Amino acid sequence: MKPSIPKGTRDFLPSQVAKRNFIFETIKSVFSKYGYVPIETPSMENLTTLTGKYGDEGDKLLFKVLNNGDYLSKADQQALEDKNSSALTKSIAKKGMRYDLTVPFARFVTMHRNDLAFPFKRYQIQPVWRGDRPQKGRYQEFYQCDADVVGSDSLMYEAELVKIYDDVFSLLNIDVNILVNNRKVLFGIAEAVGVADKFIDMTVAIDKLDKIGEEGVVKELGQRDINNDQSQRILELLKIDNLTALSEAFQDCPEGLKGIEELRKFHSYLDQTETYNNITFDISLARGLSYYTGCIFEVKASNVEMGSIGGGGRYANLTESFGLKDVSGVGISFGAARIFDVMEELQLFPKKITQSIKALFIAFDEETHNYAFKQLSILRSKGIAADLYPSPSKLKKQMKYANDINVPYVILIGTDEMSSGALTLKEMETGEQRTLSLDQIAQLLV
RNA sequence: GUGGUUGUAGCUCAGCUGGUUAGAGCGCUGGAUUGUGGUUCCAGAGGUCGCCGGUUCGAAACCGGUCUUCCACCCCA
Repeated sequence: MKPSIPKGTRDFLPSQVAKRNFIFETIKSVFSKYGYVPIETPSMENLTTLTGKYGDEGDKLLFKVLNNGDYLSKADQQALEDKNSSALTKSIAKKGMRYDLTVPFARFVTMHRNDLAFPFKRYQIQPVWRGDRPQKGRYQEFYQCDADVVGSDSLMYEAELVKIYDDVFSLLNIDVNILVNNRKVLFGIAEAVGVADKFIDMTVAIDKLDKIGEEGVVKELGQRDINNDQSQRILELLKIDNLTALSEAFQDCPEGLKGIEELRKFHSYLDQTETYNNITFDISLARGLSYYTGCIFEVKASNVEMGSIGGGGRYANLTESFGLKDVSGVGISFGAARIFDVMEELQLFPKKITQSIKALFIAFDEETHNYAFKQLSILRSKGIAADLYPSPSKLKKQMKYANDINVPYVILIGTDEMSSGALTLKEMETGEQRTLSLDQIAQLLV
């Protein structure tokens, strides 16, 4: 049979894993610096944990895990007969693959609340699964790197998380624009024009402003039962790009004013420090996931066409559905696969990260091969990553291998080198050769 | 989930309105070069033309189905 992998999934070659780890290590180092600690949760969660958290669209994209055993005999016979898939699903699948890291984290916090010190700051780097139709930069299995803090509603954390974005992307050399908005501001708009009951519909439409333009948004709003007059007023409010003017428009919208107040406070923290990247207030930023309640973030790469490479926000009530009230959380997520694609496109990966060893020994015959193995062991015992070509093959073949694995140095050992102890060290990039003792080589490579 | 698109050597792709033994570049293997890779030259290996079925004397090409890729929508990292 012909081997294949499921749609939207990928294998990773050694060089790709090396690059991905470079991204992960960079992100981890920043998370740690800010005091976040790592946790892990299972790939599968109970469907009761996951359903209803991501909106109707999200529920459709959840991967369900078929029950083990004789699941058909326990299935909902009526649903089976009616060919009602969604009703049947409940009776034959009680587990699902995690869709993001935030909801499982809320479940985790609720279950382990007595073991955690609040505010609790955690990071988590694990794959998630979505039954979405694949496209470029969009997979059914992909890694997310999340940092969240729960147990405090201080806007200091919003500022801190934006600083983390700023640090990570400047370390990775990606120029980004960090967009910020507040859900309460959006609610204020809905309130101000009298469509508070259609809040979600409104956010979905205005989120597309930069994509489909004003006309498109009006059309979209119309399809969602928001009349032309209301739509025009929404567009006018969206043109306001400073908080002072916005607060005047929100005279009678306490929720909207609160959103403005939060943004001000957030900025007052951020203003105490310098940032490398642009941080922009974007009133049309909405974000799809319905659990956000306060500040929301999205990160876009400046120099390349790609969907967002990070997103996050404040969720005041996420643990409530698990029975834990008044625990506010805020978090951010990095889309590792897309960051990978952006860095590949802009050629931002350092060449060094695909180097696995510092030096490769090359021997000319059986006797020197044995001797080289001894020298190799000595070098390794000094903590230097090194290897020996497994047989004294033709030099050309061994050198080609050295070239293929991108090793910076080769150490040539023939009869002369073995008898004198003076080894030939060749630097691959320049081709320059030197005669040195193993000790000298070790010192050079440390 | 809706509409479209793609699939030919390890990779990137040619292959005309259906007609002999399906090609190129790169890569790979060997040689030119018995102590030197990344350059050059020569030779060679490698293909159930995504898969299943249909039309036809004859299918890589036409038709249907299916899987996959990418694109738009939906949504999102």
